[in-house]
Amino acid sequence: MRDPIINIIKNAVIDCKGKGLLSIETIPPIILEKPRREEFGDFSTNAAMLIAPKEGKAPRKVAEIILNKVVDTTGIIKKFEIAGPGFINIFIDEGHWRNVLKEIVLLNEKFGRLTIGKGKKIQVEFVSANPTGPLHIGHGRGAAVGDTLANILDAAGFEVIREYYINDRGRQIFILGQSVFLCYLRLLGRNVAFPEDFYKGEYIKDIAEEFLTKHGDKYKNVQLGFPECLHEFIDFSMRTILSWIERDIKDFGVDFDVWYSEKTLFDRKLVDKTISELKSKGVIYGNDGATWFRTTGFGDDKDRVLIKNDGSFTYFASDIAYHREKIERGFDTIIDIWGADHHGYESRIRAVLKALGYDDNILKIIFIQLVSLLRNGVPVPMGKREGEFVTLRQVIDEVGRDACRFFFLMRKSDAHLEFDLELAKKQAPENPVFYIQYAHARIANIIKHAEEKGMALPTHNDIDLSLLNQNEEMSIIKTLASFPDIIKDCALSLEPHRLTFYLQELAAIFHPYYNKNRVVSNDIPLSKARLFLCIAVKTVIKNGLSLLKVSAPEVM
RNA sequence: GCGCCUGUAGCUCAGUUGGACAGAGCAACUGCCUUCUAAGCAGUGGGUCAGGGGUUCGAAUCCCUUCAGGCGCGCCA
Repeated sequence: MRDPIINIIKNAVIDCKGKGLLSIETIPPIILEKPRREEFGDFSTNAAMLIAPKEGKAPRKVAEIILNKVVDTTGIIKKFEIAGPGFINIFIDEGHWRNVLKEIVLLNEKFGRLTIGKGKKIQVEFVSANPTGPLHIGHGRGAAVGDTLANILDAAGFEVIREYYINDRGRQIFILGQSVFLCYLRLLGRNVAFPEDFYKGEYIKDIAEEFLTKHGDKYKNVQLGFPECLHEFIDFSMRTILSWIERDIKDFGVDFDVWYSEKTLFDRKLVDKTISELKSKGVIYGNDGATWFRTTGFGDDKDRVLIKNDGSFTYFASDIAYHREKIERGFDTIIDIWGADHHGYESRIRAVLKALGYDDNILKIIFIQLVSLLRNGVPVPMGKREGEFVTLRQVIDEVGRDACRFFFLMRKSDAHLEFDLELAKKQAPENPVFYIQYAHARIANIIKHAEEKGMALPTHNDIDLSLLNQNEEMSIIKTLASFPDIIKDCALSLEPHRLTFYLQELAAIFHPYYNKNRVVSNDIPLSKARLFLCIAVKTVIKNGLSLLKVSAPEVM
């Protein structure tokens, strides 16, 4: 609906220019916005105010000149008004608004699907937690944001790949294997010391016990240090943890297209290849026995090590190969979702892309701020000691997947999030998940009631939508009609949280409407019209929730 | 010290990318069920948009600066 209106305004301006009524050289982009207040119409534009200074005329006068030449080619505009300092307010014909309901019911689950991303490939890489421990709630937030964003981009027409990067080699994995190994020996009664930087969580013991069950005590008397069997421990531990991660991810409703192994980058010599490519560009140098990448030449604070002086590679070395791979795979946009504590990493990754000759705008990074859990208004302690953190699993088990996903999306991702466990569990309207789902279930019940009374469900030809003439009804219709715009905004700004706000708003106008008006009554035509409205509301709630992967119950 | 993020109602946060008198949900008070789900609704109070300066016809939004909080500044991830 927006674009045709923009064109009408634009054509009027062009016409004015052609007739010498306006002398501007270039026409500013015409921006339509939805005014905050209803009396200002359905859309408004500040075009006249932008043009006015260049014309040396008053904005309202310019608006008048433009409106004199405006031709409504769509036939959906009721009137134009000049208001305030020079806004042009646009009022859409109500009949046209009502027809949106037919579109919604007709398109059903496809309402809200767009084509703006058509032909473009986007990769969203998220979670990517090291397989050295179970997923915690911070990962959960990243998963909710990444997966929902991917769903939204998909709805917007992009081809989306969801990817998890597994750090399945390197020092941390090695320490994991060592930790389990030592724990195994302890279980067998050997008195071994645990170094400071080893993993100590309860889960290490779980893995060690599992190892013991499967493989017995055959390594009971091996030498400490780096015995042959260590590789077996490393492999076993990592596989075990990965299986937990996969299970938690799946139960959280996320389905990755690709699990990308860091190790394969080395197996395929891509790390070496990337480094030699950089070398050929003259941005690599040796110092103190290490190999450095001159990232400062590309906006970073300091240069970074790729190969340590003990010959081992830093994670940064594989990251550059990985990001090079991402681009080589032909994505138009790559989105990395990182914990906010990694923000210092951004400039060095951008440096890589620039050094390799790519436009680093292709990379978008979303930072996920910390989550603090509250129970009865009191923060749940976590992260104090090693191994003492709240896992994603615990939260899913306690509050359920629906509330968990929704709550992670109630704030924009780079803001701290307070997650109230009691609120998330509450089956009451102050819980926004409940409130939205309840609107859906309520409508399902109305439909059921209508059917029980023998009322045939309304169809497109069998309905008089002009009976929906109350303010509340128009405002519901307009909110429903804006759903595709919300999807577009979320997709372009990469901010999925806007969807949760939208759904709360929709539920918040439906409930009062329900309370005030009877849908199914003896007035059959009116009942059908209202039922039709309700079906449209139900459809949009369901479509919105499904992007969040939150269920839309028929009965509550 | 340098860099990034944050600062909006008592609390938790939105704010359409610079627009029209600053919004919502909690919490607090006051009301509403012989009707399709009261698991709901209606009403009331509540603000120096951290402070100061600047740009602009117009600023919570952009620039500078001060203050407060968080994070980062490793041949860790």
